[in-house]
Amino acid sequence: MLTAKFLRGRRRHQLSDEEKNALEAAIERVERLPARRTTQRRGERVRQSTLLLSGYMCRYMDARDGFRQLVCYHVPGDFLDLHGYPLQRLDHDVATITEAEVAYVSHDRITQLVERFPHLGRLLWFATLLDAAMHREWIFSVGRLDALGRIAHFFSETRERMKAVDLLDDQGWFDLPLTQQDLGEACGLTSVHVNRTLRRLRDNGMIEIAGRRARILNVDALARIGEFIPDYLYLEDEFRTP
Amino acid sequence: MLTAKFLRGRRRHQLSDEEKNALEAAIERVERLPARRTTQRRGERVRQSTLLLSGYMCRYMDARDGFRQLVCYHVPGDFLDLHGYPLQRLDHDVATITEAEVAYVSHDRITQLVERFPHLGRLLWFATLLDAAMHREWIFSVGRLDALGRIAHFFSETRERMKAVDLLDDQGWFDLPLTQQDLGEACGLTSVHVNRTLRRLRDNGMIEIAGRRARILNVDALARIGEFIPDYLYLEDEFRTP
DNA sequence: CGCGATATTGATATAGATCAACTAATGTGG
DNA sequence: CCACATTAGTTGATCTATATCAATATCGCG
Repeated sequence: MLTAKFLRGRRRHQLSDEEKNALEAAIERVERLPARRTTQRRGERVRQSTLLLSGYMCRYMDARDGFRQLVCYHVPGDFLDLHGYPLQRLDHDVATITEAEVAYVSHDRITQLVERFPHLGRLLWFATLLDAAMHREWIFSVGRLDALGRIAHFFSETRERMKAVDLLDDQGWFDLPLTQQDLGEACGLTSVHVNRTLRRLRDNGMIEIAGRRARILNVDALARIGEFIPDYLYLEDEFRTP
Repeated sequence: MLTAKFLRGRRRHQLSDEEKNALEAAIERVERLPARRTTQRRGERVRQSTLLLSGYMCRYMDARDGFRQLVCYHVPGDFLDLHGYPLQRLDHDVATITEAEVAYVSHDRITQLVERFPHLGRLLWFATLLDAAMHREWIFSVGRLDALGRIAHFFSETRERMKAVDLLDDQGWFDLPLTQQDLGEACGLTSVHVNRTLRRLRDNGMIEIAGRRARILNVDALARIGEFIPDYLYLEDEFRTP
């Protein structure tokens, strides 16, 4: 099931098998994208939505001075431009970070799905609002936390999101193929400062980084530093009746 | 029509009169709220959504150190917790800034509306994604712009949003009942620095502030300082056929 | 009129940026 | 598989925007 990761952590229990199959069947094609490639530009008309199957992607906005700010990054299972369905065009660019595998669903198909299964429509709506909730949390992080807090928040959130799509191994390791530059663009910091901040977190035994993987050694302490309260990911709702 | 301001700037042309009337009829009651009152707490179950009719409201998150970060502020016409409909609970607090007049629509009614008029459902979905688009723009603003840019961005956006709901007078004045403290909480700055930054903008002839009103004297120059590109408000779509 | 909230201004401190090397890793073509 | 090129990471020195602290001025309201 290409949509399995998407449905994890997104109230899948609320869907009937018929709805799940209809969603899966809406996928039109799968494609492999190279790393570091901008796939959509701000302002472009969007006629299909992209489900990320493997790899990391991001959405960003350019500043006049040549720097850019990530507004969201995406892990497998994210429907990264589903908001383009109601919005019809995007207000930001979309790019791969690593090589990525994606699946496309045309907007026409989504319209059919939503009209036939209003309930599934509400789940898709919910999925786009998860992104909005993450945006809010980022505003908080970038607006109110210092460098240590922002990076701690980033790691806490990423671990939680990877766990939700079953991409944590039994030692707690997860892929983190971002450069320190990328991290800086996400957190509103320079790569130099990211470097120093990461070292502090490593020296304090908070995190471990090796190759392009990372793990958090003290989940609670890191969450405290990053003021990370995971309710905004709406994960526990998985276990609640509708 | 209580929903008139809401529909302005939200692709109202895509709605039939029947749909507009159904939306208007869904409003259950109107209430007046005092200034500076928190109306909803993070984590609370939401069973109705709030349409702001007059006044300013905001959504915010508290940091451990006692400071708070606004994640969004709302002008009349905003459906400020419509995202609570798919999400079922909120991940932030909601408060009035000024005295405010609000109208409520229960979630049950929204479900009825959406199932009867899928098209109206898509418009409501669109409305929640406008907030997400504003969130992204704020991440950009707070993450990449300096104090002058952030305040300039804030004023540019506010003017544009007030204009969209017809709350600019013919001299360009609009209500701006925020304290410098509020502005700081929105932009991730201290009130002291907001004060100095506002003075720079005033001294440069960019903005004028009097009483609890403001106007922008040089719209283009201010937009340049704030790197404000209004496409993310999706206003011009008003004039486009669906 | 007087009091609390808000705005203003100045002096000083500091987190993070900037600039500038240098080192380590990763990748690539022969 | 090595040699070299490129990219990413590391470290130090200095600079600057903004925070912090503190005092005063002004506004709006009962």
